[in-house]
Amino acid sequence: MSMRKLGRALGVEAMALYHHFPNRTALLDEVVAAIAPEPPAPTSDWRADLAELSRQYRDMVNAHPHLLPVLLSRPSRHERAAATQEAQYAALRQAGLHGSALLDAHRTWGSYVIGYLVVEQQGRIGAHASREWRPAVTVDAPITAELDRYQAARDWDQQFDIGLAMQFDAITALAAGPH
Amino acid sequence: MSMRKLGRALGVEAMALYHHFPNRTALLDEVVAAIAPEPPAPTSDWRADLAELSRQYRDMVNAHPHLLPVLLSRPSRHERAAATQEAQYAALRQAGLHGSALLDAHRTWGSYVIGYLVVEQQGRIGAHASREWRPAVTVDAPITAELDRYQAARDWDQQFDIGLAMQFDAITALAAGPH
DNA sequence: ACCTGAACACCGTTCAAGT
DNA sequence: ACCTGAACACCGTTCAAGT
Repeated sequence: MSMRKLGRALGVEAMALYHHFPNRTALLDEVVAAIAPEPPAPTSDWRADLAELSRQYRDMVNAHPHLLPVLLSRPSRHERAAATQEAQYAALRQAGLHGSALLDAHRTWGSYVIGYLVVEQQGRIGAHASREWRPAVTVDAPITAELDRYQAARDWDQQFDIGLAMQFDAITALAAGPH
Repeated sequence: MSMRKLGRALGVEAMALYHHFPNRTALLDEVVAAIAPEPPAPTSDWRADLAELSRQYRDMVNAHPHLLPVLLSRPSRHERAAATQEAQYAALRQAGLHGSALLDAHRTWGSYVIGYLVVEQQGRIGAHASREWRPAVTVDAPITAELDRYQAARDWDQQFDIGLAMQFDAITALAAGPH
């Protein structure tokens, strides 16, 4: 996305965009706000709620992968982002967490989700783009070589859910631990 | 970093760089290879080993935050990256994991580390840069409001280790679970 | 109030020309 | 073998000028 290309695509032929948005960053923030989904209504099952919030976020990124750099560069400040964050906190409270422990869980879960999306996009473009650069011989990496036949065992959806379940298990342990 | 600025900084006055590197991407890959630390020798404590590998990676990024986008955009293919990955796998094998379960653990741990680094850089620049954009009133976000006084309870090092411990606990549970 | 066009200060990359 | 300089096709942003 570039201001000039967007102008051209809109027929508006140039950078009249600056009469509607102060700059490129502000325009992209509005785009992010426009595509952000509304958080789902909470149920009594915090795992299901947080899983759904995770899935929503991942679906948004996979629907608009070009926006990932924008999402990574700064926290979203729009109205729905605040509601979504509140819903995430509500799920963790339902899990029995409070105060600093709740924030620990939130940040750890959030880091996993963001990191997974980065790795997923990296993998999706690296897969069908560059077959060129295979590593050399990779001598003395026996475990890497042995694991090669398991590398394709999971698809992206499965892998995301497996890591998510691991986060939820860790959160359960945190809630059951020293309160 | 731009090719023109780098040329200027080297005194070489222009883009003679293309006689040494095919393009900007290749040059940055060499920089990444040059600053990548050697993986530490394994001990008998897989948690300590994987924690050290995590810490090394995080230290590298915090020493060179401008390289994070490069690291996120494609997997590193240099010699030391292969050795580091092998060391990561070795630690997880020491934890009692094999095959697909080992890869599940590796990808989940890796996603957490990468996501944390993204959030950390986002926070480090957002903190001392933009005081300007505070959210509006944020009505009906009671949990968010209540958690506000806990937001600064952890520093970046502590927070990273807490999430790392959660990953390790989830890995332990995975290794103890259905083999 | 909205759009245009030229301008400024940048990019990565190519390529003929110099030494 | 290595570097230069001009050129090409881009950027984001500003600003005076038009309607």
